Amino acid sequence: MNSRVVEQTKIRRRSPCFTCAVRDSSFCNALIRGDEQPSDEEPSESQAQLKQVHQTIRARQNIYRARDETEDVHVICNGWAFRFVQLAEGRRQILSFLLPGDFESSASIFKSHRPFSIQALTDVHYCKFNRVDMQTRITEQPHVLKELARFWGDEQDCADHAIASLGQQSAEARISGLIIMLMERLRARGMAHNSSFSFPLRQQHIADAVGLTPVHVSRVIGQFHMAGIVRIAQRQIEILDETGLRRIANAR
Amino acid sequence: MNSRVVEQTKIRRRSPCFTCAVRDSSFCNALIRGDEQPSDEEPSESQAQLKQVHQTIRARQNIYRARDETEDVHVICNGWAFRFVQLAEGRRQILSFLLPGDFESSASIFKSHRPFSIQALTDVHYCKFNRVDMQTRITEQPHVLKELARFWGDEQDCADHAIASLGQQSAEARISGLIIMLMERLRARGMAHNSSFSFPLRQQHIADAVGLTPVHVSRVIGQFHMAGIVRIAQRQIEILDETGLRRIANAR
DNA sequence: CGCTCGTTTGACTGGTGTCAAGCGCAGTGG
DNA sequence: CCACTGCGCTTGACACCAGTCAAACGAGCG
Repeated sequence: MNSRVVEQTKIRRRSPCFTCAVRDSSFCNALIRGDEQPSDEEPSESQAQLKQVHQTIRARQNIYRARDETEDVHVICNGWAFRFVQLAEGRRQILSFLLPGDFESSASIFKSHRPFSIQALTDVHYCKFNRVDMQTRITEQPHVLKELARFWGDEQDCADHAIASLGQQSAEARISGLIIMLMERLRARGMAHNSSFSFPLRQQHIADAVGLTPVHVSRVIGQFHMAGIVRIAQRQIEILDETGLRRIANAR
Repeated sequence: MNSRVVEQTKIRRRSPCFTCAVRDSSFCNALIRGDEQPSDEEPSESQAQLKQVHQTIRARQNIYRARDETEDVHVICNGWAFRFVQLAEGRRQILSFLLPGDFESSASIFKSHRPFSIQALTDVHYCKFNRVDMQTRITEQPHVLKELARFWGDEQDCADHAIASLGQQSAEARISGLIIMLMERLRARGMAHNSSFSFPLRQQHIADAVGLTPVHVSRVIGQFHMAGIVRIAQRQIEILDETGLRRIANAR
C-alpha cells in the first residue's frame, strides 16, 4: 500500500498532523486527506476550507465546559482526557475516556453545546476543527460520512457496554472490564507493548467511571495485585494474567 | 402552517404512514417526505427508491436478535419495544425503550449487525426500511442528515444520562428518573394527558433497565404508592405529585 | 376450578459506602 | 540538608442499601 505516501503529500508538512502517531486510525485522517477516489476535482479548494487549530492544555484543566456555546469540535492528538458530567455534592460520572485520535464525541459535530464537560487527564495536545466546515465536508464527501458512521457506531457500542456493566456487574468485573477496554483501545493504536502500557488514571478516575468509591476501588485493585493479575505503579500498568482478568470481567 | 397538507400529498394514501399518530415528530417524516425545499427536481423518483415494509409482532417476540445480519432498519410505529443485551445466568440489561416514532438506533443505519437485541414489550406495529436505500437518501439529501444528527445527539444524551444514573444514583432516584423520562418522551408525542399515561412495563422491565432486582423495584414503587407520588394500575400510571417525583429523581 | 404470571412481603445476607486514621512520596521552602 | 505540606493510596471498623430466598396473594384466563 502506498496510500500512506499519498496522504502525506496532502497534509501540509508544517502541520502537527504530519507527524501524528495515530493518524492512520483516527477520523482526522479521513477528514484531512480529502476524497479518497483519485479524481480531477481540485482537492486543494475544500482543503483550504477546513480550519484547524492546535492547542496544548495542562492536566486537570477543562477543554470544554458543559453547556458552553462553541464553534469547535475537539480531537485529542496526544495524552488522555475524559468526558464527564458533574453532579450534586461533588459527585461526577465519567462517561468515556478520550485517547489520542478520539473525537470528543461524534454527535458534537452537529450541536453547538453539549451537556457534558471534557477535562484533560494528562497534559493534552488537541486540535479544534470548525464545526460548520466539518459539516460541509461530511455532506460533500460521502466517504467521510461513512467513516464518521463507523466511529459513531463504536461510540454507541461503548456506551451500551458501559450501561450493561454499571447495571449488572460487580465491582471487580467493572474495574477489570475498564482495564481491558483501555488495553484494547491502546493496542489498536499501537500504544501498548507486551501487556504493559501507560496508565495515568488515579483511583478516583476509576471510581468515577465505574460508579464506585475510591476506597472500594483501592480494595479491589489491592486484590488484583495480591492475586498477581495486574501491577500498577508509576502511572504504568502491566497485565500479568490477561486470561484471569478477562475471566473476572466476564463474570457477574 | 400548511406544510402538513403538503406532506400528506407526498405520502401515498394507501400507506399506514398516512395515518401515523407521531409522524410529525419522527424521523420517518424527514425520510419519506423528500426534500423540504420546493424544488423542480422530480421527487417521485427518489421516493420510489425508499422501500418500506410494515409489520406487526406480538408482545414478548423479538424484532431483532443480536448479531444477526439484516438489510433492514426498524422504526416503531405503534406500541412499545426495548433494546437490550442478554447476559449470563438469565440477566439482561435494557439499554433503551423504543416508543412510537423511534428508530431502533440511528447507528443501525450504517451497520448490518448490532450487538443488542430488540423485543416488543406490547404488541408492536413497526416498519422496516432498507438500509442501503436509507444511506443513499441521507447522502443525497443534506436536510435528512441534519435531522438524523438531531436524533443521534438525543440518543447520546439519553445514553449518557443512563450511565450517570446507574453510576451515581440510588434506587429511588433511578426509578423516578426512568418514569420522568418516559413521561417527557410521551408528552412530546402527545401521548400523555393530565399526568396519566399508558405504562405497559412489568416491574421486571424496570429492574432490568435501572439495574435492580424486581423485588427491590416492588419495594420502591410500594413506597411511592404510599407517599402518594404515583399510582400504577392496569398498565396505566398516574403522576400524583410531579414535583415530589422530580425531587427524588434529582437527589442522590 | 386451577392454572400461570406478576406482585408483595418478611427474614436474612452480603456487597459497597462511610468515616477516620495513617503511610509514602514528591514538591517546596527554609 | 531537613521540616512541612498536600496528594494519592491503603486499611480498619462499622453502617446500610440492595440482593437472595421463600412464601403467599390476587388477577386474569382457559
